[in-house]
Amino acid sequence: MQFTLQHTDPKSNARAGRLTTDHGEILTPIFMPVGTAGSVKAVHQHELRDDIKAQIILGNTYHLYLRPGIEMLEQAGGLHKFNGWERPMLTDSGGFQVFSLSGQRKLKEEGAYFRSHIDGSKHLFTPERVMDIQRSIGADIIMAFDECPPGDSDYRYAKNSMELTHRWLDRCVARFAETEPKYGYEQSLFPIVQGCTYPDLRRQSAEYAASKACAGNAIGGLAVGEPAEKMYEMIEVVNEILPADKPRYLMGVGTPQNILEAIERGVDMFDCVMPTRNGRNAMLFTWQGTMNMKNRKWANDFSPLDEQGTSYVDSAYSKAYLRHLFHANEFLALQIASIHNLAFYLELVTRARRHIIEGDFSEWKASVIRQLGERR
RNA sequence: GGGUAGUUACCAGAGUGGCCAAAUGGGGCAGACUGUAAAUCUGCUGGCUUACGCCUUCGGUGGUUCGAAUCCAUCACUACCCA
Repeated sequence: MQFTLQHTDPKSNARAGRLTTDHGEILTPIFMPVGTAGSVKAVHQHELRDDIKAQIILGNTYHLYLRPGIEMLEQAGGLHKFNGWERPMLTDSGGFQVFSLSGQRKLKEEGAYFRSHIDGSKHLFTPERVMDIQRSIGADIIMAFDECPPGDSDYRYAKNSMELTHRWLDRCVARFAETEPKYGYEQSLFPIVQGCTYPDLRRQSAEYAASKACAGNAIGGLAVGEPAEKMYEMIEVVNEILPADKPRYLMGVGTPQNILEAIERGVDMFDCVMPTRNGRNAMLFTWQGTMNMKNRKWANDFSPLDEQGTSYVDSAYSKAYLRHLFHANEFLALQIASIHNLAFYLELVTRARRHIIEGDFSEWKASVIRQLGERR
């Protein structure tokens, strides 16, 4: 994998770059739609590619390991072959599931013991195992196995957790180095910076991650309950240390506002379930803010879904129609909303990139944030 | 014409003397959602009130009772069965 910085904003830390993988190029900053179980929920690969213009999508180690299982994915020839997405993919390590499914897991030095949310069966994820699984899934970018502590963790917990994540990182890097890709194309490992909302821990973790000299670095453990300002502060602290010539991936973030603030602070890659999940729950993101498409006020509004939208669905369907589909519990509602939101997110980062290159990113960002604040 | 069952809030439907402004669904109204256990979850849904509380409701009318959605009488209507 190769990363080329093309432009750096003179007035901020925003950057525009190009990431080259064996499955194609990714222009940064980029938003990566989340396809947890091998599918971006309610969206066809065809729509992802041609309408939404997704350049890379995510999969999840935890979910794919439980179902369909590693053996099946190997038989298929890897996830790319299995789901028909020929562009780059990234898999999360399952570290976040260890956090979000915390009711049924136990952390030990060797790894995380957990119970399947599907059938309650017991499993163990070790850093080595997670590397092996991600070799079998075959994503272009794979993530280190980390612990993602809650946003309100105290210092002691945060420190211990970070140190565990670092020891696990050593093991991930070692296992990654001694194994080979299974399907003939390159895979890259990204370490994950932790440290909650404590600047000294974040610095320490960023230095540790950077010392591994991986192809890119990720910032984890943010947008997990802490105030947005804390998150921005942590991004600043971390990005001072993470190497500028490598991509920086802010995991699980976020709102359009979050993404613009993070781009301004030097982040290159994002993923978030928000456009798809909130879309399925009738929330549409637009340049004017969000709309709840179930609300009565759209009942007789036959204007296009989003006059400023770039997706096919934005002009093909009206607000009243989408409201009707949500009320009638029609599958098409989920599809239209997901496509619209993902197209909006991709357009957001595409424009951000353009403005970075043109040199007026900060002014543009400020005006967009102003508009987003006003609810439609 | 005879018989039987029934009539409860927007709909369906529980409740059959006080704990009932009335269960539960659905519908409706609004909100939440950030590396997806999420087409999920939460709140509200007679009126007035921030709340306490007060007022008006269970087909109509009249009655019994300290007290009625619940018991009695009668009228109206609905469904099914028999002619």
